[in-house]
Amino acid sequence: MSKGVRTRAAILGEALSLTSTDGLSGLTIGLLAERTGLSKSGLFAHFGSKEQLQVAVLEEAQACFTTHVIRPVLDLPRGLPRLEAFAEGWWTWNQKPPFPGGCPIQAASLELDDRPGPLRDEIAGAQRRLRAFIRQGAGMAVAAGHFRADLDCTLFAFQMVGIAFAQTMTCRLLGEPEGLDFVRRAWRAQVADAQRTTQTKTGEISHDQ
Amino acid sequence: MSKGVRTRAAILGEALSLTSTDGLSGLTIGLLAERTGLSKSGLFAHFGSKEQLQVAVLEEAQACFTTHVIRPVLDLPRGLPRLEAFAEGWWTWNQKPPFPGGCPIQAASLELDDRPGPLRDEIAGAQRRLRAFIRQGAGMAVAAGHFRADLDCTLFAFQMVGIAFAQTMTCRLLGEPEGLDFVRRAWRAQVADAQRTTQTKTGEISHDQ
DNA sequence: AAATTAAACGAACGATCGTGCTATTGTCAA
DNA sequence: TTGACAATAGCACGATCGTTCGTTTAATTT
Repeated sequence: MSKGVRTRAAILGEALSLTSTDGLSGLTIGLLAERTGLSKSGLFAHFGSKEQLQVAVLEEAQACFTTHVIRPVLDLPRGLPRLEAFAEGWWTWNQKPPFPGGCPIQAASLELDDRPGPLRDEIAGAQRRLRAFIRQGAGMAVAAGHFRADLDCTLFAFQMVGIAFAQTMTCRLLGEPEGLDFVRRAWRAQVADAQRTTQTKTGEISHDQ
Repeated sequence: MSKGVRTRAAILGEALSLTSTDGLSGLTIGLLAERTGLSKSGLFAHFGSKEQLQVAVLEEAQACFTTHVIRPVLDLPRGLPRLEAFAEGWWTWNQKPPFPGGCPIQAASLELDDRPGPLRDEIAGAQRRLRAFIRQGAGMAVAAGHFRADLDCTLFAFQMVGIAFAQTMTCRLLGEPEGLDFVRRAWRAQVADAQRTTQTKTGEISHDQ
């Protein structure tokens, strides 16, 4: 590995930490240069513009999430086991991410949702891929008979994303220690609902959706 | 109403718009002065510091939420009717708030969750009050017999907050037109779960939690 | 209408922002 | 070991940041 690639990786690691606490807009070249021990211009040359640096940070965050949360569960059997393991991994990631602050992508999702451009596209792509992963995971659980056949997997992903956001607010902003407990119970309720066969008041089983 | 109060209100209105699109860190005194037609120093004198301006913006946002979403439902009968109306009002608020961007408090909740100080305290207080309102609303629904007696109202509020965040991500960041549909279905599922009496596999009714 | 207080302005401050340049240093292959 | 090239530093730029101060204009009270 050449020198340039190595320092670039070191910069991105520090940038990820900074972004996690101060957000993408708090990520400043001068501060980042100071923390990495580089000169402003020396650091700048690695990325060409601030926006490209920010995009690189978002890509790095995604890669980090993949290795920490996604990859480990791919070895597990499809369906509910994999989905449960992913859920637990995700809650752990939100609870105690590998950087000092919260998940940068989650924060950036609300920070940049009204400012079109490459940054928002990058974040939107990340969130779309994540939701697709959940949706497919739920689909496998349906195929395996773990979930009811008429489950709306897109809605399932929507609800799971909601739990993750609520977790960050409860645990990180409010600092409530029992937050993780709520997360697990909300998740259990969602899984139970996905398993329960749809019933009408008269008791017969229905499969419309 | 004296002149100072009037212009201060005008400033806060414009500041709210600016914050909704660019976030609390994007709210800058120079830009705000330009948009309101005031001089930087003239505007600055109204608040004394940038942080106090930011706090004022957050207070204004809360007041706006109260008049638009909270107050209207207080006339409705307690329990499920009021809760349903609040839900619909909240989804509408998130979908099309009275400013160009998204809800500033929601965005700030993830923007400042790692930076202690008066700003974070203000946001945390707002979120705590909101959750207490939901919790009490659910409690009234339990008291009225609309929800099952063993419902955990704190968990109920947690889940509802999650739906709101997922809405913002889906509708605002991803721009999916069917987002509001998911919101309503997720909410319906949550209400149904709160109404459903807890059952064991053997069919008898249980009330443990 | 005059006196008094409140509100807004204009100019400047040091600091930091992102971004160009031109050197100088360091790294690797021939 | 030297030559080529990548990597970093140094310096400066215009712009903007939050903030202070003295002055001037406007509003309110007497």
